[in-house]
Amino acid sequence: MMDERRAAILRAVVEEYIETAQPVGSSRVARLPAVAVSPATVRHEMAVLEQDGYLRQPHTSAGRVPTDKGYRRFVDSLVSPGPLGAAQRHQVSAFFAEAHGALEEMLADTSRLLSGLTDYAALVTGAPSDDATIRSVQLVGLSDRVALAVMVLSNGAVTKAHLELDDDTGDATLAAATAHLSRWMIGTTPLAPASVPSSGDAAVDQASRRAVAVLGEVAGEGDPGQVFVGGTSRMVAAFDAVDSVRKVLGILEQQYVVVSLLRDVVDRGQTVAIGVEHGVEPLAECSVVVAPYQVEGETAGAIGVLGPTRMHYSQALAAVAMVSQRLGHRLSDN
Amino acid sequence: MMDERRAAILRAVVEEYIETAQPVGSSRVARLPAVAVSPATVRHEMAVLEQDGYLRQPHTSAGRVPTDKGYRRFVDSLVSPGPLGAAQRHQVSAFFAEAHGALEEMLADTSRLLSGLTDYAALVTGAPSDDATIRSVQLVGLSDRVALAVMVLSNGAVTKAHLELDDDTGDATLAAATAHLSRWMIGTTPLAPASVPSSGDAAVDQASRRAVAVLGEVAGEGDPGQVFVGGTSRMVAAFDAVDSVRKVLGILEQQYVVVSLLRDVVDRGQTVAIGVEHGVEPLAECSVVVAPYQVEGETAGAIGVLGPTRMHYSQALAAVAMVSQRLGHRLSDN
DNA sequence: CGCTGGCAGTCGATAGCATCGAGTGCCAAC
DNA sequence: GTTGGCACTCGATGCTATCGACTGCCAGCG
Repeated sequence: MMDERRAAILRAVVEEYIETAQPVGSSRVARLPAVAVSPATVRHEMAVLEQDGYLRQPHTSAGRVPTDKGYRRFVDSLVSPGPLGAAQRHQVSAFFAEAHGALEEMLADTSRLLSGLTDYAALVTGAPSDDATIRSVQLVGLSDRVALAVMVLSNGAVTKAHLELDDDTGDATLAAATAHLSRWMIGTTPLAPASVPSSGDAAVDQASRRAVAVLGEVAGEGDPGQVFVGGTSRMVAAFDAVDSVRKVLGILEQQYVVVSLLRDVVDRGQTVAIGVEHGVEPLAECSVVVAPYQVEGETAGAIGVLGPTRMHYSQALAAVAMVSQRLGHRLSDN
Repeated sequence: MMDERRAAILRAVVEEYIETAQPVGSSRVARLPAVAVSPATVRHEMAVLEQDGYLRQPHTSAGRVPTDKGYRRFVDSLVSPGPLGAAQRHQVSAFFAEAHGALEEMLADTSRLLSGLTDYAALVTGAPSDDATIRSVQLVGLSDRVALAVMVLSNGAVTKAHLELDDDTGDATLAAATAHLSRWMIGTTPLAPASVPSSGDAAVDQASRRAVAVLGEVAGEGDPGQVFVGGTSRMVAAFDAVDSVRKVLGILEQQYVVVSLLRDVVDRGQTVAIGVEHGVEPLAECSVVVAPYQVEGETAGAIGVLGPTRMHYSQALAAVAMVSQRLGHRLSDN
């Protein structure tokens, strides 16, 4: 167990370190009104905190620095997300008041907003289209033997895929295939492609089969991985080693990793993942603050910010909470 | 004018500096077989090169470093792009042999390829849809009052835009509007939206007008700016100041800037822009190597790599040339 | 006249050294 | 349990000397 004073000292060290990025000494902590004991006492408590794994000393004769465990305790003890500044609330409101455009654009803009609010990198994932149903399927000829299959889902996502045809296929055949596909696919979900029976026309059947194949390929793999990363340049200012920056950027370039990182954290019901908690080794110096957002009651995706472990957690939590809520609302009444 | 020996010395300094990132001294240059004079003579020549603005000294007792003007001269004197290594040629061939998927995916993958070849950041722009014609227009209902307008262009691009309708609009009305729009818009270009005459049905007209409006908005602004940036993490290794990295990343996040940068360089007929030549101040420490690519004889877009001014120009030129050519071919026979 | 070796001079980088000071752990006293 | 005192550690800072990689200049050589 940890008594109140010790917790206050831990909190003080974390807050101070987040602010200054310098190891925090006992006198600095003792000076705070929230503590009000002598430096010697603080030292004693800090020694205990260190033994318990909440703090560590970069070297003898230096102050203390929080460990990941220390940050964890600090974050868990944050009661309220700490209100966002008025200016930032206003920024969010203004953004959603005039946000427009299609889903993707909206999410990309949201990542910029969130990054601007927090000064860290922002991550926004789109809804996986798993449970959406197909609203429209259409084949459009591009050239003699190439057509484009376009599929519209109920959540507004549009999937397209090229398909090649063996024979010259006229617009009439494509129109017939479109009608044929529409009859069988509309209302089904893209992951379990409906078996489309024969139409009686060989050319139509060929086009249909290929369309189902390529669309299934794209929908099955491409869509769950959509993610918008914004504001990476803001985040690099928080690091001082170029090598750390390289590692982090390398991860952010792998969309798949980012998506599963966000999903894992959300699935575990967490809102903050500190250091190695998320299991992505190159991000050991980073923390992630995430929140899912809900569109019409259903969890549609997640947003998050990625920053150094010494990030402004309460600000980040507040920003993420507010943006996720507003984003969900905005997308719901579309 | 610059005699042969002086040029050889300049080349030697540039090559050595690109390799080592260390100021190059006279003895190092004199040792090279291509020069074969004493260090004293080299010193004399280097002093002249410095006065002419091709080299500079970081401090008195250090070697010489190329200036932007020096790099420029060096690049201009590169006769052939210098053949790509066999392994890399193979990598390119393998990539295009099994590349598949829609245009966007292809371009995104290409940026990864190019970045992997050069170890710098890669930029790939898509074709502006200016001269493409509309192949299909369709309205799909998403909910009572929201529909999605989907437009397919002859180059395979798909544009979508949400539109809100005042009244509950049934599928029948949307189908009518789709047919109406198709009649008037197919074959026209998205930038000069056809004036769609009245259909005689108020609901259809409303949907049609709104669809034209939102599609025009998106097509007019969104598309010319499409760019795929890959491998930013590879490039940061070439810088040692975090602040430089931040500036460069900040630019790469602004797609619009990147697109116009590439287009400007291509329009000027250049293939290399060194330092401030491209006019984007935060990229003063960077050079860009670009090449347009052509699809069916028409310039469709550009690819490029962005690295430090001391980049491996001949490698980069070779990689960019090869990839742009192969990409053009690959997209042509689609 | 151009090239070269020699030479003095510059100046950053490195290392040794003393000092400073922030911060610690421990202990005796309150 | 808290506190002031104290010895101690050790990084940071600053100074000095040395080293060495350069340069520019000049006189001499082919």
